[in-house]
Amino acid sequence: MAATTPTAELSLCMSSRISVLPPSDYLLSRDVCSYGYFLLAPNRWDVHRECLGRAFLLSDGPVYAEIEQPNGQGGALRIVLSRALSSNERRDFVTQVTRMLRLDEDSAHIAAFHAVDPRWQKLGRGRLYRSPTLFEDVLKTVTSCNVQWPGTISMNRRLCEVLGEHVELGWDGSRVVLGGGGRRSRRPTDARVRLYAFPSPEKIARTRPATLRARCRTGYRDQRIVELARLFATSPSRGGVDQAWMEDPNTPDEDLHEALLELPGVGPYAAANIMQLLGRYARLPLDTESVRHGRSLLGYKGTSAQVMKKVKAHYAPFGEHAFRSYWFEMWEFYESKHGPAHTWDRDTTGAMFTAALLSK
DNA sequence: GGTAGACCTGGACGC
DNA sequence: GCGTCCAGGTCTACC
Repeated sequence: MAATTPTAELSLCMSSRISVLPPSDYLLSRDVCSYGYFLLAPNRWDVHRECLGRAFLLSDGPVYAEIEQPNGQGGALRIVLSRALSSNERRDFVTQVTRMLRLDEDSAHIAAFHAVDPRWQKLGRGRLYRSPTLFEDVLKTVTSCNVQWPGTISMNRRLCEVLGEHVELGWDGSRVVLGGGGRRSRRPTDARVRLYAFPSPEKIARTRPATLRARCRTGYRDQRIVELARLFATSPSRGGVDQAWMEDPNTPDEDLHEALLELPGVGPYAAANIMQLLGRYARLPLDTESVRHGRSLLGYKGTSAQVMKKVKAHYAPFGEHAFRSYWFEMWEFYESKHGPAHTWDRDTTGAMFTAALLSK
């Protein structure tokens, strides 16, 4: 299990700039572009600058942030914000960034994975990108069920645009213009761009399912998404989701798995995926991609159910690290098809992941 | 406990 | 341009 105490050191350079020192083995382009959620709204990976931009929801409203690792080979992360933060907001922001980038997963934990599966040591693979909040991770997982990847992209974009709060900033034609000590445009224009945050549980809880269906194209998931949001917007003492308990490394895997299966829209696949997003890597979220991988790369034959069983058995020897061994094999396959993940553009390469294309 | 069918959307395909 | 088919995981009813 990963430690939950953030190890990133924080220092403030200016009101709208933050410098974060990640673990020594952290590489932004590799560790952000390690899981498909980096391609989903509100995330914006800039392939040219190798920079992650997105809006975060904080107590005084949304803030847009761009995260870079200036020398590209490790070292401190430089974060430029669209506005100054209060001290409370700053704490919340660093907590969200730490979760999103898994900065609390220290080098020793990555080394333990490499000891079990040395194939990934040379590349340093170990961390998997996730969302700033558990709620966003759960919704991203639910919107990835029973739909192909372009549908997941569309649902997340619409959820942000229809229900997310936004920041309006300058746009110089190719990138966001951040003021207040940030980078300035060389071609000042009046162009503006709206950058949306992922909607809060409270906002979705107040939304009619019909609105989700009609405007966010969530289909039959509408009611389940609203119910999920209500559970996340309600305190544990009143029957809501106990997020602290779910994030606690001391919570037994079995108890957590059972609790996740109780959530609307969460079945065996989604529960296992949320488990890995919570840093529990023993279970595999088995889906049609697992079957494709089992057949095409591992050479298994039989029905889908039979292949899934074989895939599960194949990775069982990796024990509590099974998911990462499985996932990095899949990721390597995707990169063999489309090039390094840090070169995938959200709207072009990143939208191409469909079972039909991958099986070719 | 296992299985079948409904649930929606969007892309692919044929006409 | 239109209609049809198909892929995708969860949920419910049924055996």
